[in-house]
Amino acid sequence: MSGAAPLHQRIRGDIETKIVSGDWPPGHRLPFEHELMEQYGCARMTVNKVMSALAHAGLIERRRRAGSFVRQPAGQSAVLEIPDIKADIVARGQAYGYELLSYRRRSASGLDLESIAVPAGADLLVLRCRHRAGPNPFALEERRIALAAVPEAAAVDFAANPPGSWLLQHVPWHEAEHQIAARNADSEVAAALGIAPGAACLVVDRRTWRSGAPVTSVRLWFPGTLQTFVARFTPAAGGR
Amino acid sequence: MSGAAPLHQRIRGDIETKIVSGDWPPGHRLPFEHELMEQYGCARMTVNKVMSALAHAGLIERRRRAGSFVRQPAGQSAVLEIPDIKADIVARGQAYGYELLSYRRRSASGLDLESIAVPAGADLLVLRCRHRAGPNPFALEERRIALAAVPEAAAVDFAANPPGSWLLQHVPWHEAEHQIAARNADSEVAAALGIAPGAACLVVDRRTWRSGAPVTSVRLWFPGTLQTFVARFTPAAGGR
DNA sequence: AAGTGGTCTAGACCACACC
DNA sequence: GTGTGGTCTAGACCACTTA
Repeated sequence: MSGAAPLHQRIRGDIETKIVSGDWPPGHRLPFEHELMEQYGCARMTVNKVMSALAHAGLIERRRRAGSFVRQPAGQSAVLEIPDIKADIVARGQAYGYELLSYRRRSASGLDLESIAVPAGADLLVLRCRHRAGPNPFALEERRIALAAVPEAAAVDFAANPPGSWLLQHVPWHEAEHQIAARNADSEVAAALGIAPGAACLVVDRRTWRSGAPVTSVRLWFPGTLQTFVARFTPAAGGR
Repeated sequence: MSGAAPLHQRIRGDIETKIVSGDWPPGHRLPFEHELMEQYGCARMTVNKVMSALAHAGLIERRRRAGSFVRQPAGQSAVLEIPDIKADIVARGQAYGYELLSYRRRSASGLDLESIAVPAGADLLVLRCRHRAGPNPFALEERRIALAAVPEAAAVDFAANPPGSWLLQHVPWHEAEHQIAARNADSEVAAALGIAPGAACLVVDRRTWRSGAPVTSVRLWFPGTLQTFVARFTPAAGGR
């Protein structure tokens, strides 16, 4: 079954096995490119591709003149999937429900700055909405949209369309920053989510930019018992 | 400043800009490799390297015979750094403190199965420890170690060494699964962390394998107000 | 059948780090 | 200097997919 695989894949597999098994412990110097070249009887670009990929994945570190070394697996990092709420609920086999709780258009005040970095006075859409899984509240969404970045949003009927889905389709690619924390539900959040005041909630804050300009920010409150984030990962040492 | 950059980096930057700016919206067909080759006056391997990297990053999708296309940015994903607790505290400029609260060696019972997938009766080390930042409790750690996978652990003095650090150094590379949730502190956790019972805590569960065999599992309780996880990310569409 | 991307070669020059 | 990795070339053959 490994006979049909591309050569670079086979080489990569061999090396990864050596590293993961501990056969080549952290700090161990890997063979030089020209050695692997001979060993596998291939061109240098082929081994270089493999080694570059391993370095990019954070498994090894490459130093000119010195060679390539197995990295210390310092610090855990995990790739979290933060699913689209609707898709997530549907994937659980439940009916997705959505309600717009409040809708305001107003100028940004100083209080908005910590959630969305727009200039004071900028035109904002401020929404609160609730997502339901079947009959049960699933998440409370506090959303701000910078109309300077997405003027079309002013005309959208967010009573019918969840802002997250709409934005995803109309602001194609962007940068984002996520922050995950735990907070006790205050009475307002508790009422909206149908949970006891003080219940632990998972709070996801997401801020989104497009070419440096803030587009939207959102705080999502999930009842702590309902939502968890799972991440399966390959160990990446601090890597870049 | 861009004149000195490697050519493939310049090409990649150009294409990413077009995509992120929305100039090439999702679904847009990118130029073929031979077109980019002409456009930049370079060899095909150079453009191929760029396009492969973009595909690997999830920004585009490549189909033989059809071409390369900008992907739909479906679903948020974020790379969370889950720092080593000691390194994290030190990085905040505080003194790191550590205490072993309890230590037991016993056989695995059915109750252990949900946290660490070892056979019933397997030899386990079960620890509880507390991490401090300066004088203040920072995290409570509930740790299980499968001695079948790491027999040396039985002889280690975990009153002096945090098990996380020791394991990191002695079980170099591994797979792990993380789960992040919010829970209310019960009275026991609250006492250990010096917080009010019921306070929201961020709970990180991590299970670790080495070549398929369970090595360790850990549950970390952080006071919700103290610890948050931040992730800055480049948009990755559901992809690989 | 044709055209795309996937892979690979056998060279080359260069930057950089260490000696 | 010397040897490593970083980058690039100008070809080539193949697999797959779609028309």
